[in-house]
Amino acid sequence: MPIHLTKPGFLIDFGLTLRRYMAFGEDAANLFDGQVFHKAFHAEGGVYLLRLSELNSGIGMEIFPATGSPAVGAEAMRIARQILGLDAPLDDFYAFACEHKVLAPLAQKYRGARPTLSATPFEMLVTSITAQQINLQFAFAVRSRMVRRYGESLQVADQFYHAFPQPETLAKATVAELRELQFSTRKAEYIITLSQAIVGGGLQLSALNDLPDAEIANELKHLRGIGQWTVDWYLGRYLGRGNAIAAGDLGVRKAIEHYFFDGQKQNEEAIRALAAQWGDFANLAVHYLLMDFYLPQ
DNA sequence: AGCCAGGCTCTCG
DNA sequence: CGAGAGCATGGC
Repeated sequence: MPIHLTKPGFLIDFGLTLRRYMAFGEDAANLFDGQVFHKAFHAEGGVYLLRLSELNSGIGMEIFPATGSPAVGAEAMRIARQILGLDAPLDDFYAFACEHKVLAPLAQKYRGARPTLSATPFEMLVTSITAQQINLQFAFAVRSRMVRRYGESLQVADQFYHAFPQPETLAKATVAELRELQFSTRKAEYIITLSQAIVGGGLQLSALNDLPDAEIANELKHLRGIGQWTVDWYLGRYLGRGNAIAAGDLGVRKAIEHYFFDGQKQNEEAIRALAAQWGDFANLAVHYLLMDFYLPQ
């Protein structure tokens, strides 16, 4: 018996919102086949499966195995809100974009596309680290290998699902093991030391959630392997901060050069200056620009 | 073979 | 600080 996550009339295009999870190859921790989304997750010391699908009356959520635990239900709900970007101010963004020469047509074309957010801060950071300086197709493939190798699994209806690995598990991994999955030595070190920092108690990522951007950046940049680019995506794609923009990102830069500078090369400062005009809609604006530039309908 | 792919660290002036 | 070199790995 699915739980309804949205009321009838709630603005969301399920397929467009989740398309990112199948656009660069498989994401083993976030499975989407075009119709149904599956994600295994940890809660109450166990592993459960979240299933999202579109019903006539809204988006439906189911949890396997069935449980009456309020804590598990609450965690599933939290993750679903992240994955579907339910808290993004889409209506406000459209009101803002409707007079904009570039954004208005995109807002119309991809109406209902919500910015999917990462389920947990750890998954976000590890995902970003894996994607540094390599093409996304390869990044997805390597990361999926890691998920299958280290992520706890559960079986539902004849199928196995892997949760994103926990820091406790990756803290015990070795550089040599990760190298076998085609991580570079550097990235293997980053992931292991990040995991150890969390397990050791020195780093409480969720404690950063309500801090100002600059303080979060300050904390995260102390960690090896985490620079401005990774922080920007963390603010944008985990915390969903409206003003966030990864101005140094190659994809963002190319998309913005294409739509706003006639394809002329721009530096990071120019990108940041342009996005500053969008204020708290920069994150959504970039989301729509990237969608049209890299994943056109 | 050589360049590119949604960077980061370290060094040096 | 800010620029620049070096690093690492697979795909084309």
